[in-house]
Amino acid sequence: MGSTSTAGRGRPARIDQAGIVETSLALLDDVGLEALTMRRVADGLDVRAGALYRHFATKQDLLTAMAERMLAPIAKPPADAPWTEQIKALARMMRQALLAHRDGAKVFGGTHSTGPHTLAFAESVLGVLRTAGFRDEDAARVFLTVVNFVLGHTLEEQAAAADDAVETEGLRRLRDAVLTGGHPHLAATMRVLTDPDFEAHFEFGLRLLVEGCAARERSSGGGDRRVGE
Amino acid sequence: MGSTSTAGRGRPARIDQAGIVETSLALLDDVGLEALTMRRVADGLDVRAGALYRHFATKQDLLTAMAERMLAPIAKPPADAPWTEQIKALARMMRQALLAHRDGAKVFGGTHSTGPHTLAFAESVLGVLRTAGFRDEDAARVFLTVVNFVLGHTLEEQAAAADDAVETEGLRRLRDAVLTGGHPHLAATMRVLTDPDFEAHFEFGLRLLVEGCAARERSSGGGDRRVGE
DNA sequence: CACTGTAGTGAACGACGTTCACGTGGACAA
DNA sequence: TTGTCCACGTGAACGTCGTTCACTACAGTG
Repeated sequence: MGSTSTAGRGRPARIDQAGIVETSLALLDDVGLEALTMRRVADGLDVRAGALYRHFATKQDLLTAMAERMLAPIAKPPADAPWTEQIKALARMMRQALLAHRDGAKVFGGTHSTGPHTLAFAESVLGVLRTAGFRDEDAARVFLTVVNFVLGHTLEEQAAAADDAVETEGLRRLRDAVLTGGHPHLAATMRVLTDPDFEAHFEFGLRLLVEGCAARERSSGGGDRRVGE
Repeated sequence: MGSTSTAGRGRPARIDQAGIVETSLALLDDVGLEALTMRRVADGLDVRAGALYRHFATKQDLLTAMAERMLAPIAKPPADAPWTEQIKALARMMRQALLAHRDGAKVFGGTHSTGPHTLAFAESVLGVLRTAGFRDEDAARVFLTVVNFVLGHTLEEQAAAADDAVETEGLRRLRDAVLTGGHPHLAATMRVLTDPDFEAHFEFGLRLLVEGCAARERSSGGGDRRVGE
């Protein structure tokens, strides 16, 4: 699988895993996930497609490496801020990391990365929560919930961005259905639902989650719970 | 595109959209999304692949119809329950609808359905929130957050189910990384993170979200806010 | 200089989504 | 009953995909 060149024995490699991942991410931004093909990646490296399989056993493995690489820019949260702000900061950085590449959320969601950046991110989130006084069980579940929310949100955000002109058709069908049929609640909220200010949506959901945590922290305090702020 | 047979003119159709969707969903349960091919769907209908394109312009359209069909079993929430329980009930029904078919979340997440079942579900959620006294803007955003959470959660739940034996590899890498490296918080929470009781994770996240809503409702009450319970 | 052994090539395999000229056969008009 | 119409389904093809493999190229070692 990996070309763990223990020595300089044999023909030297013209490409390596890191370079392939970098080229793939650049190509992803250009053409999108659907058009990200092994042959095109190889073209970007002046190599034939078969050569890639010396470094990644499968396209899925390459995508996993790309997902892992995408989380690299995520930093540690500001240690002097209250835990609620640290969690928010981590969630925002994850969203930005996925947003930084076209179809980034789809790539990340389609893989199960266990690379160092992914682990470091999980470690950060769990550290903030456990330091704030959450029980191990609650910390783990808050972490899962936050990740699921960020992924789900960014998935939809990038899907909306990919539609663009095609979106007109889907939106008209929606407007028609709303105007003609008996969907009063949909009609009343349509303006917000189709609002392209995804950052506002994200911040709202994030506040919801964190305030839910805070409420939980307040109410079920008893055992080894301690308020972190 | 759609076979809007205005009259019985011409050769009668052996297959229709509804039948194709039903066969596709049954096949999806058998072979999974990756192996759900137009030729296989056609086989299940005793027809050649090209015939499907008389009823769906593209495979993507078929997947959208499948996603829409999956939401059909979602009922109205119990009207006599408090709004928090109604929201939870709707979220649980959406999860169950996606869980009812193999890769259901992936199918739903890969489409932008605007069919009647999808609209009815949105109308239900928004109705509960607006009746509970939420402003239109907040109702819309809570709706989006809940849907994103349910989708993200079920995506991961079904991905974990699809791994099965392959999961051993990914899990060992994770255990190794945790045991050898300096990831104390990951190590402490690993048992919960890898717990296959996804219903517990789901209920936890759901409670977080709804309690976050309740907190929001309580704190910023002033304008046209009214407690629904 | 010959040997070793990995990296990359080129061609192929089977399967995919999609298209299209062409048969086919019920439903309508006569 | 007969004839015409026309939507439906067929069969074959196109281009592309991920992946495999026998083979060649070639830098370092002895």
